[in-house]
Amino acid sequence: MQRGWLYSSMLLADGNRQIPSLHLPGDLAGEAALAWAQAPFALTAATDAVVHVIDKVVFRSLFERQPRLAMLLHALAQVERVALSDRLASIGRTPAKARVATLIVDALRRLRAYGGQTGGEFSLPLTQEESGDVTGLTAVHVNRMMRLLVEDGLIARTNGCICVLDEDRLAQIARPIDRYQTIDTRWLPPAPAG
Amino acid sequence: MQRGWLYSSMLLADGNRQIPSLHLPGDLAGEAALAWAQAPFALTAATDAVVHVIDKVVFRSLFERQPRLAMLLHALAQVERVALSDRLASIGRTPAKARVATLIVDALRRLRAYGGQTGGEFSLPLTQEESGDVTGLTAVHVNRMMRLLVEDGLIARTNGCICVLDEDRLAQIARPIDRYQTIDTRWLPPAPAG
DNA sequence: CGACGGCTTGAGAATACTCAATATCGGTGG
DNA sequence: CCACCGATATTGAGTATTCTCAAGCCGTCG
Repeated sequence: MQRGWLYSSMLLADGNRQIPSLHLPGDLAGEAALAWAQAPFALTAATDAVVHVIDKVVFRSLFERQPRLAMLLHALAQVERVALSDRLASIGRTPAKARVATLIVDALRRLRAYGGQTGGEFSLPLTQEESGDVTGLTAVHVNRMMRLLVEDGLIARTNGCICVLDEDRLAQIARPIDRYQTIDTRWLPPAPAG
Repeated sequence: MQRGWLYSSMLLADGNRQIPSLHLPGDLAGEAALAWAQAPFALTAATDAVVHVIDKVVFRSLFERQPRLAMLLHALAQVERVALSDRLASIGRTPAKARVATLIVDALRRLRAYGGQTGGEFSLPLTQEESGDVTGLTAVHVNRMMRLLVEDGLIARTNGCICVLDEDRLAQIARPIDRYQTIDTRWLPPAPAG
């Protein structure tokens, strides 16, 4: 996708909803649909968005003609698996304040990674209900946690925009996972010239 | 892997642990390590286990020479992504009793899928501490929830073995996720003869 | 202006956690 | 064979976190 925010979501029988992942510009969204005839998640646009649609058949020819690209694609899937596991740890093993902090730091850093973002201020186009579905909290509790983060001087808020004031401290609250995330491509064949 | 139980785990800075996935016979474990020089998770054997080790370089030649297999591998990665998302929904949006029920039903059904399991009785070789790290609960609370499931007549326990007495009702408590999980392989090229 | 959706705040209830004591089990050494 | 040990399991009591319900607020859109 190229611009805007999407998210995938799944509905539980009791009406609860979980948002397993946010899709920001530069991401490949909805790839999980590859393996199923019916998409396993709903995809929702949180803002106006510009996406590029890829047909399943394109994947097939990519695997047949571009093995190196296919490998990279597969490696990317592993990266996303680890990202999902991180989120799992966040929801399963950290308190509410940390989860909200995680949501904010993650979004900021991913916006930066794509290149469009430089400072600490960005628009978070999710309702608190949606933020709760990401973090496994209720909207009310998301609200309270954000207020705490503001009171701590870690972030500032003005209608939908979030300004991260102390990213280090926020990140420290957010995700205390130790990991050495060096991407390893040495097992891949050399890139073609050019 | 061929026999036994493994699990991957990640350690948080505060000493907490999360187990993002269990690996049962027939699974491909540790594939997430493909993209990193240092494995993102620890892999622990919960029982004696027999595994077959695959070198990263083998993946490379597989992608170059067996595009169809590579596609299936990639599709499998998507299946696991959905499985992780399901677990996320379980931890983020269901109460403790449901999470423990999910752990049990999931394990049983996966053991069946590989072919080795037929009845409702199986050995759960995890301590309650480990079960808690899977479900995002404390060991003490896992214990209480299991007792509730026993009192409800859904399972029976005898030192490490679990007998599922009413799988339908257990599954209903466990995972109220509606999904049509039809595997779609129509976008793949036809299988080679034989 | 009024209606609506989302945000904010408070109070009380439910869920899950912590701490602590006891029980059980498998193994180990006398 | 028996006593002991460490690790795990079980149970209780009190606490903390998060949820639910409810009310009021705020900005937007008609």
